[in-house]
Amino acid sequence: MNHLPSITALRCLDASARLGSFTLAGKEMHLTQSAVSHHILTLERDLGIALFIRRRGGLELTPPGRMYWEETLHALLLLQRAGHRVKGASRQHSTVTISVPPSFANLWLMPKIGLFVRDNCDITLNLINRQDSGVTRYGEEDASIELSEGNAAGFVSVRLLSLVYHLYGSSELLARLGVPRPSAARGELKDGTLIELLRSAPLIRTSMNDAWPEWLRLSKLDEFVPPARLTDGPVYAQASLALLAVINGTGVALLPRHAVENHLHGRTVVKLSRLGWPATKAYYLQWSDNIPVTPALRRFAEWAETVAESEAEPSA
Amino acid sequence: MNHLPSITALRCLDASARLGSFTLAGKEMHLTQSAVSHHILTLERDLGIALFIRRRGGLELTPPGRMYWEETLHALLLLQRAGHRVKGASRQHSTVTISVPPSFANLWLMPKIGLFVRDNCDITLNLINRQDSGVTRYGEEDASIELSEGNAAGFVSVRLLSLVYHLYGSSELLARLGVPRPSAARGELKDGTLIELLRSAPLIRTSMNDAWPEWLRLSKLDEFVPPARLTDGPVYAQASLALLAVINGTGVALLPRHAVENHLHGRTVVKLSRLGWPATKAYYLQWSDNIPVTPALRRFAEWAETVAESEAEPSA
DNA sequence: ATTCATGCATTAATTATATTCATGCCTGCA
DNA sequence: TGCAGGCATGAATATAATTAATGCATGAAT
Repeated sequence: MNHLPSITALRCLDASARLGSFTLAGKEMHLTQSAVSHHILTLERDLGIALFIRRRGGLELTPPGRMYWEETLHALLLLQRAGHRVKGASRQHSTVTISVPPSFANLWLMPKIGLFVRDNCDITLNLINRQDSGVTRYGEEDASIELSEGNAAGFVSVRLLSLVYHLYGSSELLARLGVPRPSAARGELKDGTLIELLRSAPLIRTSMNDAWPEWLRLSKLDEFVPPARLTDGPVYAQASLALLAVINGTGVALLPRHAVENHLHGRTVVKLSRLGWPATKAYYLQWSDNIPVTPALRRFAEWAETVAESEAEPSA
Repeated sequence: MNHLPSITALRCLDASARLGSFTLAGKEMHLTQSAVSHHILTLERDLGIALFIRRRGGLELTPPGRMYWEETLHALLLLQRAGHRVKGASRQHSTVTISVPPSFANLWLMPKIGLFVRDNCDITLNLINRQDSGVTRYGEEDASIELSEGNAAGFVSVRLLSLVYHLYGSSELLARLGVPRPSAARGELKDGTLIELLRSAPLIRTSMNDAWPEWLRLSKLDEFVPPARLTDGPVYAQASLALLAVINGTGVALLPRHAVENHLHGRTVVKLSRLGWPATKAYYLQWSDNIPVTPALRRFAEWAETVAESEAEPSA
């Protein structure tokens, strides 16, 4: 029984294997890439085998590495379950129901929710998809996630995601208009070409949060853009639809970062200006404050807040 | 997956549960009682339950404590197995055969061997019982444990247990002879009663290592005991038989500590004098040095040496 | 070709954690 | 009583984990 690996090292292994990157694993565990690297290297040294093959653009598990990962993960889950059992003797199985706008669910919540489910196997999580435009009716849900200004009277609010709108366009569109694609380094077009673009390309709007007037004023470009352009052109009900329009080269749009994140690396979508408009609205998890908070909701809220905070750091 | 217990804490739990004592658990793990106590207390604090009921003369697992112990132990064994699998891909299953005197096996080796088997599940350990008086013939065994002076030419020797002979008798015998039992604190009889005892009670001898002459000389009592007494009386081939004779009140005997250890706490057997005779012979693990050492033997020898060292400390 | 950005490795420095030391407290026992 | 054995406690210390500051390699962009 001597010389068993440390729990932290095994959690690093799990995170690295799942995320394919020490850097990301470190972020998930609130550690630095260096710490994860150390842990994996000591594991590899102790075991006498290589767990990962380091490749450009991602790690790959070696066959024995994968085997070791699977078996140790099993053990970790066992430990976790053992802990839950003794603690949960009192804490009975419970349910929490959250109503979520589909766009937020797709782009923010779903990629992260797996860990919550895994770490809280005594909670049944019930997500209700709700149209962004829908009216909030507190019915079956314990809480809802909404795009609002927060601090609504009679509600408790936890901010999950602040929105900063940037200007995005597709590579294809730029090529069609003969505009040189901005370098990843500079991250924006020259002022002249930017103005020209705003006069020629359709300005895609979203119905629930039209960022154009504010953004133009902030970037001191409003005088160059005829007001009529802000009322013409397509309008989409959801950010995800606007994104599709951008990808298809329909025009340029102002979108929050999380909506385009997945498409930035592939360079199908490009940021056209460094200037962002921080919206007053943000996504909040909120619930009525005259109904007692269930333990399950409290745990979900605490988890969501933690995740939100840890995600906000890198941008700071 | 947050806040999993540390591996060390779980090993402390296992050892404490098995041995029923933080002190003994500490010894097994080469830690102090304090460290074990700290670990168990943190576990209990984190889990929010009591794992043990502290009683005089031993710990007792609470029902949830037992459940948690069993489940986490399962996880630990899984981790261990995972480690062995990846390492053991190269290291094939192997066998080591050791010939052992029964007395040593019963009193020293068997109580400790369980941990070796558990921690080296890729080794098949083959123990051969050999009469103490038997001649060592290197046949099927890889190594043998013998009572010798060590450093035999042509052999590699690892000292496992030094012998110090003390005088023991049974409470019953003392009562029969009207001698007051020595207090556990003093641990010896007064000189006068001791001499009287040595003149009246049979002096039990062992055939393979008669300690009487040396012990009497060392304790300066030889002049009080008629030489004839050293040749009369029963002789036993093994320490364990001599011990039985002592327990039955047949007489008093000089025995090494490990032979009587199990009976000291129950006070059926009592140490009668502080003076001990350190025998020149000791139990050695030894093997011929002109045959290459198999990896399995090397691991057994290292384990045995470690255990022997850790056991020797308390007496230092 | 050169420069930059990204991701992992490495070493020393720092911080956190584990462990011990020196106690105290309790209980059974002579 | 006084002693011995066993656990708890809190401060001191040793050990291990983590970071910070780099370096090195590899693609991508200019």
